[in-house]
Amino acid sequence: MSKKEEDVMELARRRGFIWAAFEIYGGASGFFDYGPLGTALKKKIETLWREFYTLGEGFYEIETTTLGIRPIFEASGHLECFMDKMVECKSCRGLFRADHVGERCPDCGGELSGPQDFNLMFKTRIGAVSDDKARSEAFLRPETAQGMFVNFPRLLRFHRNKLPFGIIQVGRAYRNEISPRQGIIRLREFTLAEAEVFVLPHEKSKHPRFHEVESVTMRLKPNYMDEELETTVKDAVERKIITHEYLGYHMARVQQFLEKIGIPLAKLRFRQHERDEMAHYAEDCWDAEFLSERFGWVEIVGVADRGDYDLRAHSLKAKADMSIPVTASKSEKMEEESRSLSVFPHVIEPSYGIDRIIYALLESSFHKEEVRGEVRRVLRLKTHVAPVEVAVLPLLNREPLVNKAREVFQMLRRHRIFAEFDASGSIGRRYRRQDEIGTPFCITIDYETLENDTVTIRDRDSMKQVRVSISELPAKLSCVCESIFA
RNA sequence: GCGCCGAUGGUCUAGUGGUAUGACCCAGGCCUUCCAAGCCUGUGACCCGGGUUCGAAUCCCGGUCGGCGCACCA
Repeated sequence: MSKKEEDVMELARRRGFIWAAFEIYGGASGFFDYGPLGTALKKKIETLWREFYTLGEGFYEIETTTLGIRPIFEASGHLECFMDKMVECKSCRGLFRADHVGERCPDCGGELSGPQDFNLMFKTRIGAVSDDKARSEAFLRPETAQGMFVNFPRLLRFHRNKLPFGIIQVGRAYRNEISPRQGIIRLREFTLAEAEVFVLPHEKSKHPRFHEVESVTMRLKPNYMDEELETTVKDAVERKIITHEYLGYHMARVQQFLEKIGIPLAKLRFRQHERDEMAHYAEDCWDAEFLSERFGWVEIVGVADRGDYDLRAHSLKAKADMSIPVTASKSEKMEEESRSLSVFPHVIEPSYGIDRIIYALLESSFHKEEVRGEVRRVLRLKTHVAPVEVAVLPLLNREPLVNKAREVFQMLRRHRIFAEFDASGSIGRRYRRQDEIGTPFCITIDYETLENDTVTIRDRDSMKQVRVSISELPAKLSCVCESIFA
């Protein structure tokens, strides 16, 4: 294991970001809890994400059940896809899909075991049922998306039958991974933040705000090339590397969001799925991948063109037609007798793995450096995601400094700035404590404060200090709670 | 899921068939006019279950968790 990954996960555990779940009972693989600082970090990321899509894109957020009834997943393909029988080779332990192999192991020719179910969805039952009626079967959702698809008729009416529109959802999803590893990279319970953009198929080629992102430069790895290329979204769409403006637009927005919360662009690329790698519902898919020092390239966001797969499937299964009548417009030369056609909207889906993004932020913001012969660990988190926004510190643990510091501390919290107060030990020790959890600013109350009501603000990254008057503090510190969607 | 290896305070560790070492952290106190200084005091651990044994944290078996390899990851 690389030293840095050990260090960053040790820090995350010790300082209350991420803890193994059920630890006192020995834990369970693939489950993690967020501690006080991890929860604060996660909430900030989620809030910024919501703002990015609601204020930024005009999408509404909904909240649907985490448990889904059987027909949903029959229609979505998740049941069929994961009810596949798997067989195992008795000699080399290879695992294969039963429908892909014959009698013998394709690797070593060994004998294969009988078929077993390997369903990645957690199954449960609704109500007090004594039999195995399929009607009562329910599954924890493997993605939040289905809740947005099955509500499509309501959502369409809510939007007064106008397309396109986007819907977002943030919530837990569940996959019963066979063998989760790599800490919070592969979890059995995790948080997804997903946007489903419903758009008529013939409108995908033009996005009304494409010009806003057209000059965004991205690092792309198309599935038909062995090399990566770096180019603008506009160029990529024109050259058909990215198939249409809608996909390109949302890929660019994904990159902008990740950059704004602190993912270094140098460690980010978009990789197009191979044809045989694509999910069963996807027509096309580009993963935003983060280059982890520990795990290599890790998918943190998937941007998929799901086509009309889901709405078509639910329409058939539920016998609820979700196609849209499209009347022939003057601009589109349609044959006279073609009265009105009916089409299913297509879905463009940016799907963010919040836990992986948190890992990426921790790993990439973690720095270990030497200051005066001592090790300084510092999380260079962006100010607007730092769990503790400001620390208020009396220079010495002595009156009247402590009292004055408490006043400043209370004043900042009244201004909605989340501050921590710390008077223990030496001032240097307290600065280091805050560095380690990424607190961007430390306010120090010293003897000069008592004379003229000024304090020093210490910058985490440069360790430099400036003196400002107490009355200016809220304005000077407002960057810790500013929005980023604009 | 399979194979190999591992598991000692919050963290990192020493160690032995007779209940455990040190450091750091943390808490309280003293000191301290800006970057983990110093001094005093204190809290705190042998992953879980079974077996062998007078006695198991140590040996054996099983489990859990973790690392690595294989497989899996819609």
